[in-house]
Amino acid sequence: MSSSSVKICFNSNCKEVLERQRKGWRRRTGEFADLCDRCATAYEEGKFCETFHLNASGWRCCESCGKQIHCGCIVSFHTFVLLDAGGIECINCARKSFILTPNPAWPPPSLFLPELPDRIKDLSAKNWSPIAGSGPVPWRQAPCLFSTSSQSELQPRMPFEVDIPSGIDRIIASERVSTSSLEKKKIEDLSVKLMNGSLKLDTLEVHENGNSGIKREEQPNSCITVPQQSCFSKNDPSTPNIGLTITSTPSNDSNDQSKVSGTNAKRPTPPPPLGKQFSGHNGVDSSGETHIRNGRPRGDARGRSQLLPRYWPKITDQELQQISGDSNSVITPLFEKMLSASDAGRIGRLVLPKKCAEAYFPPISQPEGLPLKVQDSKGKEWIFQFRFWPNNNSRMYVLEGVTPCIQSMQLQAGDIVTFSRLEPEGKLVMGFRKASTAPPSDQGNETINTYNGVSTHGDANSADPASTWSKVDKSGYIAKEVVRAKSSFRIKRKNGILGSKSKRLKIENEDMIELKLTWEQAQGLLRPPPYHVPSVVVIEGFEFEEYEDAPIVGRPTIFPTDPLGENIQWAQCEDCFKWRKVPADALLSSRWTCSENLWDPERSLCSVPQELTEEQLEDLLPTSNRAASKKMKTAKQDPDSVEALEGLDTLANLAIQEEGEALPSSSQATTRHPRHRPGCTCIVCIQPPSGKGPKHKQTCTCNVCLTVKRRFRTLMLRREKKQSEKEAETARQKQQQLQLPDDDIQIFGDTGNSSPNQKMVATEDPEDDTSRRKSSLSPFKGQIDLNIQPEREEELSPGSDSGSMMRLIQDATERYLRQQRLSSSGGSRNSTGNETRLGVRGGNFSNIIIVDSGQEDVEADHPVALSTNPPAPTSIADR
DNA sequence: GTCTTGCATGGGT
DNA sequence: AACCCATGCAAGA
Repeated sequence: MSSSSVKICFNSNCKEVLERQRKGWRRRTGEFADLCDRCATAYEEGKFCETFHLNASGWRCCESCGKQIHCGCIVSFHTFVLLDAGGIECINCARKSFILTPNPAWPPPSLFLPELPDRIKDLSAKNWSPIAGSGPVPWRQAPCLFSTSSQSELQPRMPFEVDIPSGIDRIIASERVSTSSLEKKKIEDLSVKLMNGSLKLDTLEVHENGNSGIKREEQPNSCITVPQQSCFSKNDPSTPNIGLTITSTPSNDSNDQSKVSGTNAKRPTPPPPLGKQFSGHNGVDSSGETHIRNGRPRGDARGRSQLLPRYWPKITDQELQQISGDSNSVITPLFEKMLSASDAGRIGRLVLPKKCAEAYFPPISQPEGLPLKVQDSKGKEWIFQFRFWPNNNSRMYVLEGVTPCIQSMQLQAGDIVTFSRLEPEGKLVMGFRKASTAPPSDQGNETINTYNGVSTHGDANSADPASTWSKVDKSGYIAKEVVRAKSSFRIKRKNGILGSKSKRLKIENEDMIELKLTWEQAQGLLRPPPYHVPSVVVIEGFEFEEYEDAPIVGRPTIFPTDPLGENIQWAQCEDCFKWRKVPADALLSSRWTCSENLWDPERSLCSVPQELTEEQLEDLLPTSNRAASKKMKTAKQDPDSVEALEGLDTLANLAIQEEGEALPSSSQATTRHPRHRPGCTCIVCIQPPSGKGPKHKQTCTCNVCLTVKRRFRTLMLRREKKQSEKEAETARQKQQQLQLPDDDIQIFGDTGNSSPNQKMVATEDPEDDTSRRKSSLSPFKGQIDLNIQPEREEELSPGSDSGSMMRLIQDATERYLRQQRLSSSGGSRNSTGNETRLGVRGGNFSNIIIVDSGQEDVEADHPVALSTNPPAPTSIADR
């Protein structure tokens, strides 16, 4: 939304151009819907739905006061609660009856967008607000899914007694457990259990700050077939079945949602039990211990939440459809688990993730557990024994007797079983996903989805069988394991392929491809987030561009300068591998294709020949890419390869193939700072990686050298100007005191005639002394040695490479700053040590730090054409 | 001897 | 350091 220059009201029924935008409801992205005055007013007055959704479906009456509430709409989502017995109650009535918790917020944007744990954390930690709901319905309103699954591991399962207060069987936990840990987790427990289907929420107290106390009763059920009233039952035509028909949500919401999930074949990673979100939904406490006890308000339950991401259901629409069959039942994905060797083995025991078991399965208090009826995707019913073993003061939950089912599904280690709940029946449904078709799962690996928000296929919901990213390894490479899980998991009793999440998930050599993507390559893929204007922060007087959002992954492209000096960009189509010319500032997705070539419609089809000849391409392409291009061609003929060569995978795999080949030469793409836009010509972007690239002479006028010089001059000039402005008077006073001669510009380190500050620096800073010696040793004394590598004294000057230039500048700057600090701490009245000024001199440049103890006029002091470059914000990398 | 069961162990998070 | 959980393994059937 922030991209367009002209903003329109977010309300799809309005679309008025925003002269003044006001915040509306919070969207899934975390942003607020920008509304026009009229809509915002309506929203703030709680009349938004009345105004704009009057004719929409979903209006229901509060069971208590009869007030009409628009349900299933994000705008009013938090103004009502869903009642256990069906129906809804407005928030006011709910408050009166102690059901104060509004419906859960939507999962945080992080679940749908590349996101950061912080945001999750942040969101989950936020207190509830009736209007704080964010974003449209992801796929269904399944409050339980948004709940946490945390539950005290120590709490024993309790027997329950039955109570029948309102026609619904109710069981009150007969045993109260009250430990601090239980207290701490109660809300999250509740939220989890709310979705279990066996608990009826009776009363729930939630304080304004989100702390909650709950009185509730629960009902033990030996099989998870407790009829439960779905909050969006198919029997309630007024309520959209958001689960499978997300497009039926009110228009206002669909805007956003369609962007995120509406068009995805794969569902977004379903919201894990995040945050302590719970509602009056007819959820269930699976254990019945924690929260309800004594009906007292419970403490803050906003602690950690969380099913591990690897258990988040990553079920697809198709899978859901398959599970639900022709029925209109709503499928609530609960969790999934990759089968371990043990799980898939003959023992017939499927270890259940503890939190999942406690959250979604009926409570069991005895190790013997309960028989659990589970329906498979074909509709066949299985009965497993759901039980646990005491284990380290905890429990280990298992489903026993799964062998027939596993076999019937022809599952093996590495495959994924999914557990969902069919509503309104409340049936447990067990689905599966073969490893060969499974979307990236965190089980055993971190997927890129959660790593940097961009899937290897450019689609967070992509079903790549096993593309996984691991962390950057010691060698500075990002290693990627492409798990060719297909039929490759072998069950071994010992040293099995599937061990624990990472180490035990060993993969046969032929099944594993290790990606080595150099850091430079990775950097090259990063782009500033589109439409984001960097904020400029000033650190120690230097301005830096800062982007709030993480860089995104863009398509690797080439940034040559055409003969006319114009910056252009060559991008390669993901599909046909042809290179297309696009504007230098074009931001391309990692899966950019010809069809997206908006700049050259004539070449927006893969069938259109490439503009570049092979020869031109050869010249253009960095060595590595060149080879990559060749590989591409090869890959084209290899369907299997092509399959793997998508987006980042492409580069990644190429990098693999490149292994052993020469590192990029001087012609390679430059190191591009992630904060910088394509085409950026800053020193970082144009400079080859350290140690690479050509040597530079003092007279070199290459881009890099010029930029280095210019940057340095600019840096120093600006600093000087700033200082001189601030401290002119002080400096003048000091000058008078010291009665320094006019030509007091001193070579740094020349202690013979220096100011006290100079002496201080010269004598107290060994590093500076070293630097000084370096300078004097350098054959390019008096000039910046563009090849200097400050960190390598013995390799001073001419021989060192251009990669040191950045360091040189950094070094010089640091030295300068250090000098200033010392100056100020050395008794100067000037807190910033601004009497000390740095200048440059010489025909070209000087690495000799010149100290000016008193001149105000920088230009006069340094007639040597200090750059007058516009003081554009200096990128942090420009130092 | 084989299978089942229940718990213990220990690597990983 | 605590917890989770995959797996080992001993005891019993």
